[in-house]
Amino acid sequence: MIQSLNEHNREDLQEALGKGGQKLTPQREVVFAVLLAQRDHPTVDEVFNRARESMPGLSLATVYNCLETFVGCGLVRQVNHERESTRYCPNLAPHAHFRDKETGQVHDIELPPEVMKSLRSILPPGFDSEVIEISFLGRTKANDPLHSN
Amino acid sequence: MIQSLNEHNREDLQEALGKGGQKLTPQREVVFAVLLAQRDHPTVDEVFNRARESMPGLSLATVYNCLETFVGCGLVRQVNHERESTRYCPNLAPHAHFRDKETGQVHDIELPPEVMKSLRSILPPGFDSEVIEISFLGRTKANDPLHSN
DNA sequence: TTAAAGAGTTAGAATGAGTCTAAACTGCAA
DNA sequence: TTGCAGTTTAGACTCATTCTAACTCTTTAA
Repeated sequence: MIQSLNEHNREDLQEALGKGGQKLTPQREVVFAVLLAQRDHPTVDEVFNRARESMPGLSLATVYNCLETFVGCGLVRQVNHERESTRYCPNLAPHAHFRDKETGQVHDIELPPEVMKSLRSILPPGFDSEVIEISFLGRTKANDPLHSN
Repeated sequence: MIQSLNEHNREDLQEALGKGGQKLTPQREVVFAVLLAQRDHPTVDEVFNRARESMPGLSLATVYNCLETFVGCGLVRQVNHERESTRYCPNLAPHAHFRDKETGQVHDIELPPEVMKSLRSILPPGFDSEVIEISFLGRTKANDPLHSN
């Protein structure tokens, strides 16, 4: 069982929430701690189960609410693959997602600025994009622990 | 009302279905014709409603079945944006999708081979990708009719 | 020409992720 | 201390999709 934030992370959370006009609550703290503790792109259900270990009364609706709030404040990203359950990711650096066909695991893939640039360059004039989502589907041969997040 | 394929398209459909061990049926023909007639990335429901104009007895389940068959035979691609209804696209050339935040419309964006290559190059060793999905979210300023598919 | 088999279609029931609602709770401010 | 705005909660609800079982159609085999 994990589930308490160090000062640094708590301050970050509080600040980001504040900017979005939201408050730091015990539930939000626990949910955020869950996301930071295990960066494996959990589903809402997975977050719920992990968070309940340290806060048994927590409700599923609250987990949905917390995650939505975090997305609104730019603290986490939603990750969708086809129509599977939405997953959540606290990695704010620009990155793509690689989904292992066999294990279902999702891995972050760093996105160098020049690749972002070449992607933006394919948009015809008049197309103005705020968000670019890139996802790979395939297999990972070596189960390289360095890239298992 | 649209809904009959010219010889050429019917032959293509029949051939692709055959390769996947599937047959050409009247329902599949109508559903495929709907996809070709209006390349606006319709949802299953939209396909269903359009197809029923020429085949009133058609059932929703069949539309789901047909589209699944087409995807299996490589005839159409599924397009997912967040958790909205899946949309279908008969454009087989490599392309990304641009979703207009305001209208919800989906536009195809051509993907030059060098961009595909630079994307593949960001995968660390051991990551082997079969499918890459790229989607932009944003606004289209000029409603340029050349790019409205 | 019938019979059996196999594929495809159909309507409606079931599933399940996500959203909504209304009541209860919390913390701060008058 | 009362009020109230924001938050949490349980459970009902929605709706895209999947499942099921019956039915139809076509093909093959006797």
